[in-house]
Amino acid sequence: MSEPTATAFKPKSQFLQVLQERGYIHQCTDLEALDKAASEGVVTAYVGYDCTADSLHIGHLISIMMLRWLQKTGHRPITLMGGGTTKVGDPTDKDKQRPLLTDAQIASNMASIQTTFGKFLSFGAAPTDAVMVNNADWLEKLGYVEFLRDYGVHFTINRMLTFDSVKLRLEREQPLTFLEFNYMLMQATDYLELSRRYGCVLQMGGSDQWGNIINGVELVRRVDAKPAYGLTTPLLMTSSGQKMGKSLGGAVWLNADRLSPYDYWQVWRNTEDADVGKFLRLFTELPLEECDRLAALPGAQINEAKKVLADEATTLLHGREAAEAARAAADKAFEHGVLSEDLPTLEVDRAALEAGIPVANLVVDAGLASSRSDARRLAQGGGLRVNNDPVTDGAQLLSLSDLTPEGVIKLAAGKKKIVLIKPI
RNA sequence: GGGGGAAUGUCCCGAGUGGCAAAGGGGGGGGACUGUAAAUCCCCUGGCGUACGCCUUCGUAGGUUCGAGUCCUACUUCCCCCA
Repeated sequence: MSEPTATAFKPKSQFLQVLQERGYIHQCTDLEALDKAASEGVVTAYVGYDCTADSLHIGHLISIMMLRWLQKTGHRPITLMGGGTTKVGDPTDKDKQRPLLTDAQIASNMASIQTTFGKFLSFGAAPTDAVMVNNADWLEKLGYVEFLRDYGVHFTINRMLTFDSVKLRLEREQPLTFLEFNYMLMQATDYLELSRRYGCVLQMGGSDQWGNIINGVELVRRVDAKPAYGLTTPLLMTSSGQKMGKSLGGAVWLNADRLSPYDYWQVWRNTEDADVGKFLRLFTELPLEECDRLAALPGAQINEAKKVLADEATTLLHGREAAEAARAAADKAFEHGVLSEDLPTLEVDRAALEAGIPVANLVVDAGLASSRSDARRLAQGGGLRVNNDPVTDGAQLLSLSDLTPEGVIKLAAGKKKIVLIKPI
C-alpha cells in the first residue's frame, strides 16, 4: 500500500492523464496498476454519497466531475447512494452522532439528490453508461452473525483505532457509538458488493475518505483476491485557507430549489484570484491551455476569467440558458446598476404589501437574514438597502409606493445578495 | 468495583468569586478601501418587541437560595489514578 503524490508518474490511460493534469488526484493506492487497467479496457469505478440532506453541495462536485471524466474517457461510473449507511452515519469529521434519519426521509433525500447526477452523467444499459445503486439493497439483508463472520473477521480493532475518523473522536473525548464504529465495515462491504456485482475496481472520494476507501480495497483483496484500487481528491480549500463549500450565507447546494442558478453563478464569480486556475481545471471542461491563459490574466482582467468559470460551471449544472441568464442578470445588477428579472425573487401578497410590511419581515422571508433580530442588526449596520437606498430601521414599512417602475422592490443585504420583492 | 476531574452561548475552541445574555478567540455577517478578489481596519453575531422590557440558554433531571453556569443529589458521557 503506497501513497504516491502523483506528480512523477506519467499515466498512459486517458482517464488518469486527465485526472492528473487537472489536479484531481491526491492519493492513490496504486497508480501504475490502475493506469494499466484503464488503458487495457473499461474500468468500473464508484463514488459513494450520503443521503443526509436533500441536495448535494459543492463539496461533492469534485467527485462528480471525476465520474464525468471517467465516463468521457470510456469507462463506467457507479454512483452509490448510501441508503443503508446513512442509517448508521459516517463518524468522519463529526464530533457528535447525528440524529438518525427515518426511512422516509432517506428515501426522499435520495430521490432529490439523484436528479443532480443526471446532469453530469448519462445513465443506461450500455457498457459505459452510468449505474445508480443503493447500498440499502444489500446492507439491510445482512444478518448480524453472518456479517460478523463474513466481514468482521477481516478487521482488527487495533487497526480501526488508528483511523482518523475514530482517533479524532477519541482524542476530542467525544463518544463514538458502536453503531458508528461499524460504518467503516459497512462501507467496505459496499466495495466488495460492487466488485462482485459490477466488477468494480476503483473507489474514489475526498481525501477524508482515504481510511474508509482503504478498508474496502483490503476487504476485496482479502476475500475475493480481486484487483481493487482507491483514489482520493485533494480537500478543497480556497487559497486563503477557507473550507470551500460555504459562501454568500450558507452551503452551496447543487439543487436549484435550494440555491438558484443565479446564486450558484455568483459563487463562482466570487472566486479568489489565486483559485481561478485551479477551479477552471477542476470544475470546467475547458482545455488546459485555456485554463492557464485565463488564470494568468493580470490584475482586474482576471474578473473576465471568473465570469468564464462561472459560465462554464453553471452550464454544467443548470444548463447554458440558465448560466447566460445568470450572467446577464449579474451584468445588469453589478455593472450597470439595472434591475433584471432573473434575480432571485420573492412573491408577496399584494394586499399585504398594500397594508405595509416591515422591511425586517421581508428580509427574513427573502432568506437574507435568519431572524428579525438579525435583520434589524443588518439594517443598523448599514448593510440593508431598499431600491439602493440604505435603510437603518428594520421596522420601516414597505408598501406599494416603494415599487420601482419595474413593479418590484429591490432588497439588498450587503453588496452581493439581492432579492426582488414582487407583489402578486 | 473504589477514588479524582470534566461537560459552557444548539458552527468550533474557550474564560467564568452565587446577581450573567455570560470574557476572549476562530468561523460567519455587515461597513470602509478595491476589481463583485486578496490583505488591512471598524462594527455585529440567542429569540421576541418601536420601546423602559419580556422569554430561552451553560450535559440531563430534581433540590437549596430573594437569586444558580457557579452550591447539593441522582443520572448520562468522557478523561485520569487504584483494583
